[in-house]
Amino acid sequence: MKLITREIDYAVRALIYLAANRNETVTVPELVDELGITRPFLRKIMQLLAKAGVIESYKGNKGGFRLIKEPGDIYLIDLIEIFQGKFSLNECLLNKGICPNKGNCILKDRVDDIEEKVKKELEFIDLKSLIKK
Amino acid sequence: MKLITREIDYAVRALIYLAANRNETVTVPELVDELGITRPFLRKIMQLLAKAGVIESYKGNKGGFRLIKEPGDIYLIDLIEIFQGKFSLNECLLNKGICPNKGNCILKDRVDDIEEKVKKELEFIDLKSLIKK
DNA sequence: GACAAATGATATTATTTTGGTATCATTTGT
DNA sequence: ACAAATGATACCAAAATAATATCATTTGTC
Repeated sequence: MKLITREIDYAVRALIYLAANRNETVTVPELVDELGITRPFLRKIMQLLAKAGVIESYKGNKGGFRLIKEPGDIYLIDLIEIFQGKFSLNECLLNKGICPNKGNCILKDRVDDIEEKVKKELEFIDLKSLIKK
Repeated sequence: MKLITREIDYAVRALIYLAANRNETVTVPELVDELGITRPFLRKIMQLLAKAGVIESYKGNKGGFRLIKEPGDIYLIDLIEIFQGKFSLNECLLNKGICPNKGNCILKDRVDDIEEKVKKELEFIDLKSLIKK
């Protein structure tokens, strides 16, 4: 059970690199060299980040990517949700019609509590705080 | 990203039923009727719980399962670890030789913090507290 | 002792999620 | 015109989860 998938980890690393090079557009080939992630996978990741409005893309020759938001305004919870959908530690079986506890499951309540706490932590961690000085 | 897999959910429900019938041995067919889980899957789950020493099994005719531990001594963290292995929210890519951050990754540190807190919560939730009054 | 009813052990299959690749179209600076 | 980039999208591979199947062994009861 992983909080950070490989996609998200790669995304964070790419964003940290973008943050360190905010004055220039950064290309995927450059990121590939820098981060050692395979090109097609990284492209998919960058495309998603661009769609989500975290970065901005420039097409054509001399194109590339650039951070839109301030590193202090990009939160880990957002990155997780871009790649995984709405954050949830508790994909309750009730929804899928499997659990017979019609709406009063103590286990679910307990896990919901934990989920809420984890979410608060993830909402607190921004990209800026992940960058080494 | 699920904290509680279907296996674990089923295990909890089976254990709650065993707790409510501590004087008798409970068979898989009985549990199947009661919980609506498929028989072969439930058998696998019960076998694992027995191996882990949470329940005790009686073979042969009139056999079945019985709780060994007190419901107050069975913790959610243990059940998770029986089915998933050592609890970890942070299966770091470093271990797999993928991440280049040799041992000083801020993201890892942050997630480790969260993992520690979640673990503490899971160590606190026992079976007894999951049983409806 | 035979038999039915249970679990033990283990191998196999199916489904879903995650990780990764490939391809073709479009844009744009030189 | 062309090279170098991204956009969109479809596809494939690997791993984790969920579920099934089978045969062996144990044990209470007639």
